[in-house]
Amino acid sequence: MERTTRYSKKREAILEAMRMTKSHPTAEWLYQQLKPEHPDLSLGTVYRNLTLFRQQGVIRSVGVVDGHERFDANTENHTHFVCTCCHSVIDIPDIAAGEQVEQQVCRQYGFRTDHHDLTVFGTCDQCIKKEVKQ
Amino acid sequence: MERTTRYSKKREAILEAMRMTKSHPTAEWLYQQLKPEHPDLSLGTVYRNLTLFRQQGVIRSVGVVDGHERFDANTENHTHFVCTCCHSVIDIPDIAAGEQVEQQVCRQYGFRTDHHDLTVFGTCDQCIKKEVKQ
DNA sequence: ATGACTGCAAAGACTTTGCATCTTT
DNA sequence: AAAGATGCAAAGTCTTTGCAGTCAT
Repeated sequence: MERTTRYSKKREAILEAMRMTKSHPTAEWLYQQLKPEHPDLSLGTVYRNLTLFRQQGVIRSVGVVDGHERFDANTENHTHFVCTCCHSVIDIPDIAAGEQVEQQVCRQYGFRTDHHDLTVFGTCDQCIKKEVKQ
Repeated sequence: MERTTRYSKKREAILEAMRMTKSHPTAEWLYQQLKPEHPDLSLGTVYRNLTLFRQQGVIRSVGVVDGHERFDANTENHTHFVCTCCHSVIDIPDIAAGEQVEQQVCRQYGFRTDHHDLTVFGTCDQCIKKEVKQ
């Protein structure tokens, strides 16, 4: 028997918050963000809904940065920059890995591909500025 | 004052095990692997040395897969395939993101880049076979 | 002898989960 | 009324850390 999904105000709010931000939030960030409007929200609910959204393919995990899982409501293949200093995750829309990558993996290895992530690590402009000030 | 590094038999063994395998191991895997030869090894030592190796740039983290951080002794930029079914991490040596990616991020965004990761997610051939058997 | 390295176990940190209650259909 | 969703808090996992003893230099 298939499990059905019902409407919930909190779920809607969590997804909306995901779609409003470009910060690639953590569960904790969403929780803090929504708390004023939903004082009785619990962190467990945020986690449960993020898991649901990911299973539905509505959001995607960008990976774990500094111990916190980061999520993205933009599920199209695009590149991220991760600042290893302040741990911000920034979209790099102009640069892509190329669509042929997945096809090539299919052909050469016989794997079934789902998606791919290109992530560039380094130091963002703001953190570079801070270095100079010290 | 700079902290100096001394020789240690366990450390050598951990690094050797890292370099011997292509499995992109977890700390736990290394611990289990080395336990027969080093019965008094502790998991904490494995974690401490992995952290040291990463700081030294001798190894690199491939990211967290299914809750476990995966490490790679090959620190050159190369592509990985992650099976979302069995969680194996497989090198894809023939396919690369292209070296110009980092340069482009530097120029367009003013970020300082360190390295980049291209990861393809999907189902590996062995897991595809298992699906058929069911 | 000094300071680094380790084992052990406790502590930390993020995430998941059980259960009673509330909400949606 | 039935079944999903939530709050709360406890439990679970992976990882880090404090401390005393051991080892390298």
